[in-house]
Amino acid sequence: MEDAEYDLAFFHRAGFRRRACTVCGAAFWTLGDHDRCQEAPCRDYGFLGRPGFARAYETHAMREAYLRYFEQRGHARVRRYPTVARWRNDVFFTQASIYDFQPWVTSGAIPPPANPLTISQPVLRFIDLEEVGRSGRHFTLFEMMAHHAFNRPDHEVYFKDRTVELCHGLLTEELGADPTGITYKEEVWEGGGNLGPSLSVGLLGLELATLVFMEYVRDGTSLRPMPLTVVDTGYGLERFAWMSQGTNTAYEAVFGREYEELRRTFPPREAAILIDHARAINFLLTDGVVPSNSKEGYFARLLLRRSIRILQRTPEAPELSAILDASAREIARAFPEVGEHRDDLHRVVAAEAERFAESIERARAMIRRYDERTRAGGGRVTEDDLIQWYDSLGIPPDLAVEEVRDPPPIPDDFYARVATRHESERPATEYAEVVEGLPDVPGTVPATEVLYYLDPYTLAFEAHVVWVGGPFVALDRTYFYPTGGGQVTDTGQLGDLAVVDVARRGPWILHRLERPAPFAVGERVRGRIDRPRRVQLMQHHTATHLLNGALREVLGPHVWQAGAYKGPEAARIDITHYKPLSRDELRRVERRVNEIVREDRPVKSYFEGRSAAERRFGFTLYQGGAVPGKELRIVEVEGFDVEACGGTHCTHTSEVGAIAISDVERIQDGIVRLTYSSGERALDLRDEHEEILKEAARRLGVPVPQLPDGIDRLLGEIEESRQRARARRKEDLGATAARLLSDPTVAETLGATTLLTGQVDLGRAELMELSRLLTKAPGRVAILAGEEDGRGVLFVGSTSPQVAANEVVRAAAPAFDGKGGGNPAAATAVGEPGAPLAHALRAARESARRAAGADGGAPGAARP
RNA sequence: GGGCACGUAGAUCAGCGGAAGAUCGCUGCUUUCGCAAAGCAGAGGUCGGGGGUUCAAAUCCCCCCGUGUCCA
Repeated sequence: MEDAEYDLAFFHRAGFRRRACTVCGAAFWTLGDHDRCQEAPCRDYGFLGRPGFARAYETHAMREAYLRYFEQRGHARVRRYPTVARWRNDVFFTQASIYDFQPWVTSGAIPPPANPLTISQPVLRFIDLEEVGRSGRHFTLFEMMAHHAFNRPDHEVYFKDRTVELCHGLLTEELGADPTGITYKEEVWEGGGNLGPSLSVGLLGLELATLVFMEYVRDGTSLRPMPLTVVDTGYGLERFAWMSQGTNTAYEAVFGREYEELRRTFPPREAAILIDHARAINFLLTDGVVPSNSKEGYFARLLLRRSIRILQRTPEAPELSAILDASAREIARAFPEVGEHRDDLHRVVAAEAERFAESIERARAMIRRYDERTRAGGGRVTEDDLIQWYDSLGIPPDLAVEEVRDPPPIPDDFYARVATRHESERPATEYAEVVEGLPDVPGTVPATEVLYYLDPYTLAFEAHVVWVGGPFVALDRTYFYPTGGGQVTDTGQLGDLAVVDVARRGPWILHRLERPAPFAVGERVRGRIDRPRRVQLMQHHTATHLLNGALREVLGPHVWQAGAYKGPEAARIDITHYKPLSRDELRRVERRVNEIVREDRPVKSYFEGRSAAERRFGFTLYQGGAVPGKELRIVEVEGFDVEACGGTHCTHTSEVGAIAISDVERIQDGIVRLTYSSGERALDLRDEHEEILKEAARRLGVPVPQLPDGIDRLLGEIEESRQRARARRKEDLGATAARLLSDPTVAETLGATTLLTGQVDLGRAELMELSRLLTKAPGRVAILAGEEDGRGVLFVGSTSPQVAANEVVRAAAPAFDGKGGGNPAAATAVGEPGAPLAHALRAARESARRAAGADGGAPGAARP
């Protein structure tokens, strides 16, 4: 970044001077005579006990003061976005206020909700987890207050100069900070391929804000100006409150009473962790995160389990739910949606606590057994075992050692060593939104007027061609619905050609035809949309909203849509939920949703200003993810469900026909997927199922109602015949054994050992069983020959201490080119096809004889 | 999304290349007026599924499926 980037007229106007920090070396601007920037670690905190602002603000008052300041200066106040960034696939959480507007607003695709705007956005930073409670200033969730401006070439709102002026005004005029105490340190900000200059605002050792000016696109080694420049500021609400109060730590300033309350039972660090985590958990769960083992759910689990652990090792600790409630009550003063669904939140938390307890109990039992075994084997539990257990069983080391008689010390760098186990993992693949083979459209082409929003029933229309690129056609207006929001594309015809795909590309909707379009720009064409397909898609889409509503009703408001697909054949909705659906819950959902269908409620689709809509309906609007833009398209099922959605919908619930849920599965921890059909497809599905039932009943020869009993009977019969077959096999083997024993050439006694030699028509597994029958008594050796897959099999079983079966087999195997082995009690060899099995049998017998006789077999027992 | 661990009798688990085991539960017998209990006997296993390596796989390798857990 060149120095000129920071050389602002405001600085000169107000009398700032540019200096270099003698500690970190960075350049900064100040009205004072500092030789170093006013941020830690370049200087110590100077506000502890001596607040840097004119008066003390508690959190809510500080937020309000900030937002009001910017409102009074032409900014529109925008409500917070969810803390879970469902609209992005590159991150889980909203980590800065600008995340709310990426990528669509910052790329220029969609206008911001207001311009300029001000917001206080709760954001999550798990990177600081270990610092919480330790540093005195870190939080897992904090509020980033911001003012943003989005400048287009044709519409400049404000940029660097005004931004710094506003910031300086806030600190000095509004909050009464000493103007000479503030430093603006020059930095370079870079992220997501963009970069620009930034100023870090320091006061009395605390970095209060960062003012970022997104200005360039990195293009290889050179920089290109962005078409849209962005003022991206971030003011830490917690730090402002802290600065105003000058308390020892930020936690006291931010959490006030709740923190004090916890301090009565807990040491400072644990109290801070508990209240910090409670706040984050409240936001996460309110925004639809269900604790699970992956993705965003894992972080909710992490916070919950950390909190539970602290409570568990503290006698007389309060209930987690009480801490969460206290936190929620406080948050709700500014964000009323948090704490609205207390009971449901408690159920989610209770389910997680139970799972954690089960996990720990399982792990404890496993460790106890392992410890006993290890000690019995002369070994002992090692540090690596502790790490392994934490990683794979989730049991913290301090709990693990409780089960070990002679435990190793817990390494100081325990968690670092866990981390190194994960170092070699491949990073998660970040995939960009695929704009699959869509052509670039020149910016001069007029935007497409989207008509399906207004009227989903018009399926034939006329429009003018505004652009043609190969098979792609853009029209001035269209009723074709492009793939989006989980709803698949419409198909149909444009002129005489089939439309095979429709996609949104910036402000245009592109129709892809079966072959290159023969149209000229300006030509008038007729569009016709495939009616049955569209109708089915509409039914499925509306059905999805109804189902979502019914699921929230039946299961609780923790249910959020975590993904959806509406195709012509079937539709799916993935919901956040902490346990499998019971059969009863499923039945209630299906009943309820069909009840809504029958009630024929109006489904209204309309545009409404974002703020007004949020005020009226709350955050659950964003089931499909947050949608930027000044106006939201609202799809409202009267008195039942309201969502921001761009899809095509029926106008009355009865048009959905019926909804048949065909499958429910847990697709991952914390996510349940329902597959269903509506309208014609639901009827088809019912028919298909009925046909299957009838056919099954016909094959079984029973009426449909008796199918379950019939199947039970059948299964019983199968089991019975299996048992019979097994018994017969046993009998057969018994008979064979008896036959062998009655054959005088088979048995041969050498002292305490009796050799039983015989050839039978049995395979390997049967030879083994036969051998068992023959060698029940001690001192027996069975030497059996059989055949399997055209190869000779030799099996030797021995209960004689003199005769080792594996030795016998080893001696005999070469006689039929066999390979094999075993142990002294049992051994097998298989020969080459056609090799002389009889030789092997003889060789085995000779070997066994020598072994049995060698140990002073009774004289005269051996025969030639 | 990735790493690791796990999947064996109804339950909890052992076995980790050579003849599928333990404990509890279950059934029967003995003992008892009966119960509890004890003793004896017995039933109960496609060792998650599919491929492969091997003379031989619950055991080793690969691919699925399921579960748990850690990490992003």
